[in-house]
Amino acid sequence: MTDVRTLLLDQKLVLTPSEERIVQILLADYPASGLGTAGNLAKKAGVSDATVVRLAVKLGFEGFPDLQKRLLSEVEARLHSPLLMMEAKRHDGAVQGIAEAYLHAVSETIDKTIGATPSNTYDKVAKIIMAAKGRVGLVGGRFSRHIAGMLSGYLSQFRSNVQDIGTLSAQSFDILVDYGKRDVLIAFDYRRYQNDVIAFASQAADRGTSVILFTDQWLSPIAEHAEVTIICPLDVPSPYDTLAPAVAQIEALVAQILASLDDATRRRVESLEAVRAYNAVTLDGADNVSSTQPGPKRTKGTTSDA
Amino acid sequence: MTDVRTLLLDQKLVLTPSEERIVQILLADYPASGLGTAGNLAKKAGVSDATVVRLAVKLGFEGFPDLQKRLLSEVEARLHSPLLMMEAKRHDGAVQGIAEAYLHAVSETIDKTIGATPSNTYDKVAKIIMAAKGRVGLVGGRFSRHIAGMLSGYLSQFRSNVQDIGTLSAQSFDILVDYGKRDVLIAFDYRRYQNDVIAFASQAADRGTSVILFTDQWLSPIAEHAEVTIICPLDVPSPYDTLAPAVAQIEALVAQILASLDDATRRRVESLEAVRAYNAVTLDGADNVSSTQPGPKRTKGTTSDA
DNA sequence: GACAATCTGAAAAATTCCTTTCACATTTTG
DNA sequence: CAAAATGTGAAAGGAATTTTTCAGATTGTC
Repeated sequence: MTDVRTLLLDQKLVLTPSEERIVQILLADYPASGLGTAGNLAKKAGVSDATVVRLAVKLGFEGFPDLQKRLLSEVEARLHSPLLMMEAKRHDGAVQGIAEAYLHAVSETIDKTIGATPSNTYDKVAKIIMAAKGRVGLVGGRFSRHIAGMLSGYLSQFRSNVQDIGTLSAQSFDILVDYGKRDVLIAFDYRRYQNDVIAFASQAADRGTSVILFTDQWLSPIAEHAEVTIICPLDVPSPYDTLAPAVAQIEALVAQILASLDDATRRRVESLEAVRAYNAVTLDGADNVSSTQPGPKRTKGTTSDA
Repeated sequence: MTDVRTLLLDQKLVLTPSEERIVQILLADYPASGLGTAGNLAKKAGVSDATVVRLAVKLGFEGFPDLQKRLLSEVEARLHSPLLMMEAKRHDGAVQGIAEAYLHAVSETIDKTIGATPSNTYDKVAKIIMAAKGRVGLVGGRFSRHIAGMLSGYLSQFRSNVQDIGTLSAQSFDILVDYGKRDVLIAFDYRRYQNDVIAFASQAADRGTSVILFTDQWLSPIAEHAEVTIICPLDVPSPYDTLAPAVAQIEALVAQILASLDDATRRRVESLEAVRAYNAVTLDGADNVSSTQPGPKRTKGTTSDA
């Protein structure tokens, strides 16, 4: 008996946009999010109840209760897993430092992240970004704007018209006049969701701009307007949530884009890299102000390691 | 919140014979047997539906669905267990996309990171930062400056005189006149190590400023001048290295600092958070069945979006 | 630009599920 | 051994959920 997760991740499965949203929610908190009512799941995914039922049927079930039954039996199986018995013991294990424990938690979160987003999502986003005829804008909240900045740095190597909007101010909204159907807005919004970011993204969406959203499992309100939502399950034992998985996600996206570049663009990236290698420190340190120490490995002209 | 199992095992609870049968079934396969319908559970226990409902009420719930909701959130908590995540990870390991493989690699890198830095290092850095009488400056390279920005955002919540130096330009070096023995400079430098960052940090060190360096395993030349170096082992199969572990490290540092705050500072942070909560979006999470994590805190008087 | 095909949500309809009621059985108490 | 109290299931009633239908919207195609 194949498990539902496998069904959901099946490449051959052709899903409508609304259905994909449901799948994403389902995977983001699998399988718990499918154990409530169909209506509940629909609400979280921002679609109608009917669509949830249709998805269940499409996956080969009699209806939603049928799918749920299967989900339930999986839960049962997993709760009986021998691993779980070990877990209780592990809890009072070695006393780690605060920082170590934190890093552990982050690592686990990234593992969860892997299961939380269908693999073709990155591909889809990569295509949207590279195919956009207009501009690609990036916004983020108090902390996540730094991630927007990083992604913007990467993207501007691959295409032109990348605009890092930075900290939102009243004037920032003027930028919106330039946004329309040909443009793409990449928004980062993790809790506490920020009103200004939400307003900005919503207005862009209203103007026909495709919105790509990076958010956590509780979903920013922007998800309503987003064409694609990339979810990061955050539950780290800290007053502040971790953004490391989000960074990993944008880097994964970059890796995806890199893999799909045509030759011309790849050459562009390579020549950019060559310029950088020239300006960076070299092993023999001829131009290195105050250090004669061993530096990084010298690389000539290739981008392979950077 | 007491878990249902505890309620069921409560000695003070006086149960009728039929009720005991239900409890037995429930505990025998806890909590899965309670996740179906009330009628289903009744059948398994060999009692009527009505008796199941009465038990739920007797236990202090509104009705059966109420009990089930609680059960569901317990399941979710258990399914989030790290060990089970590992298991799930192995499961769908077969066909991975580029993005998935990348995330895997990042996760492993973070695991390595844990061993790469002695546990007291974070503590030491935390003390240096919080004890500095002068200013705390942050610099970084092309991409790592975003990490500097994030850390700067965190730090300015804990102390004053935090200066995010941002992109280095010729003028940036003027800032150095203000740096001396009472100050701290936090530098981020991952390969390709940037000459400007190296020069800046070196000169600050020459002026007596304590330099804290975040770098990769090949060590930026700044390491020579740094008082403390925090290393991140980077070897991800991508033309670009990952910065996610670096983000995790600064967050771990923040966690360390948070743990060592005195009451006055902690109150400062809390009131900052309160202000934010007020300005953040409010969501209605009341009927969210499958999440044990609270969503954003509800605050009155704010509108949800603009 | 028009047509067909598909997608989607709102609302109605059908079904399932939960709860209450009530009559009967069982146990407890005087 | 009554008589009261409690426990129980069947069935009816009510509530909630799932499913279907239908019309509007969108997308893709010629």
